[in-house]
Amino acid sequence: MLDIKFIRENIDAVKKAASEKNCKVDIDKLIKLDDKRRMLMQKIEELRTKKNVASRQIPMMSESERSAALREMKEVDEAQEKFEDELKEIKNEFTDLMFLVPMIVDERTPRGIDESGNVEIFRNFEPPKFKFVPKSHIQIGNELDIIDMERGAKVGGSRSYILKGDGARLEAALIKYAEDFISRKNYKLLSVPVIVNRQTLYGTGHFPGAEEETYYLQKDDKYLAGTSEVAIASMHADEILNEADLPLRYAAFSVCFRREAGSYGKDTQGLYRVHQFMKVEQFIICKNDHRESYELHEELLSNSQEFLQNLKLPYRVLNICTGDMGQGKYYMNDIETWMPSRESYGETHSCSTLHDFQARRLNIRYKTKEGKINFCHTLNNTVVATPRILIPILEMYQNEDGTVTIPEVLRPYMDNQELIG
RNA sequence: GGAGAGGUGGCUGAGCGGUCGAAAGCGACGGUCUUGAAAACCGUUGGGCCAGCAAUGGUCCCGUGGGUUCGAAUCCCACCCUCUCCGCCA
Repeated sequence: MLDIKFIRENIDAVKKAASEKNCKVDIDKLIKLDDKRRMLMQKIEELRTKKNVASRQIPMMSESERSAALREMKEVDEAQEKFEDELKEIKNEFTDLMFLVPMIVDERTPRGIDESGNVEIFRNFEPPKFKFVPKSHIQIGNELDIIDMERGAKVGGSRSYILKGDGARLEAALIKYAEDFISRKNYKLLSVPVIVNRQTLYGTGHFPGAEEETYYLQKDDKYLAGTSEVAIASMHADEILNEADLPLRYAAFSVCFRREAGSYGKDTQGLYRVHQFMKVEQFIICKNDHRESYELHEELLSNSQEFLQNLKLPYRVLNICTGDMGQGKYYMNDIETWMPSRESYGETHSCSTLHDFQARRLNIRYKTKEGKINFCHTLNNTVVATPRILIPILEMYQNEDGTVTIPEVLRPYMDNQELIG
């Protein structure tokens, strides 16, 4: 959500962002609705003033004065009701459109129509060549009996999986390592609801838009969140925070649910694209300050890079272009980790700065030392998401004899085991 | 799932048809006093929207949404949430 005042003052910039992000929203119509909205509000307020004045005087009136006043109030009432009905309709239309207006983008953001417009900005090291023919994680998983896709499908249908034995232990180790890693950086670890209200999904900017992508629990009118970002962002909704307490650094573990409705036939093999996964997510709420957002974005990004460095995995950082970034994003970097079986890098992390886009929707504000109230900024990035991260780990750490070496940093979480085999 | 109680400002809590955006206390902030601090005393202390350069004015908000009324925190209806007890249960 943007400030309507900002939209009015920066119509061209907003229209440009909308077209570059492929957001279909009629800004001119929005402005017209806003004009109407203001006009109606003023009319209604005038009538209310009239009524308020009268009702203060009525108790002190004589009988005849009173009946005249009451008659007049009837007329005022009728006029007011008419305007109010009109306003209600306009307001609904107005809010619907407001929800569609995209965030403007950072000057560093490349222009592009889809993911082909993303720009690589960093690589930690070149993926090493194997001295033997490497296997895919699916094959490795089968042979070591640590991944069972067939039985996963038996239980949950397509895009379901079962991790077994050291596979399951490896996943648990990654989660626990990620939690410790991010906690050491003074991010407060949270365990949050994944069953959420519709309202929270509007607040984060997932709705309107991602309805088809989200599991819906009809009996309770609730949704299964696709990321803990939904809960972390929403937990401070409607609050006024103290500037001195900012930035708030959070990390949350959660199971994540995605219907993958638009991706039939895409990445159907293995653990890459699944309906249910686990994620540790970083989330920051900070001041309304471009520079601070910028620096915290770098912090989030470098945390995840350090995490991958510790796992000794080859990755690259992408600067995501306008056509591939969401409606609410101001600046966005993905980290892609090398996945030998795909012969390419695959997305494992996504780092976003949203400025006040979410904070406005969620009404998260803070009071400055001077007593001024502003909307916060929010940012987020993945620490780790599994099982996808198991793809590079199993594939990069595989040995010629079919075993898999356990990354050093994870061994303490697996009883100091060094090998899966 | 059944029965009951309740949702008021940062918190506790009064108000139950007009003078209520709301008493009082606590907390917080500022000041006096003090070498400094505490105590004491004095003062300040919600938010949104609209108009305006501003001062200011108007309007809305007592869980949410409707309704009754000239007038609603107060009355009526629906919903949401919290708590207690019973049942079921990880």
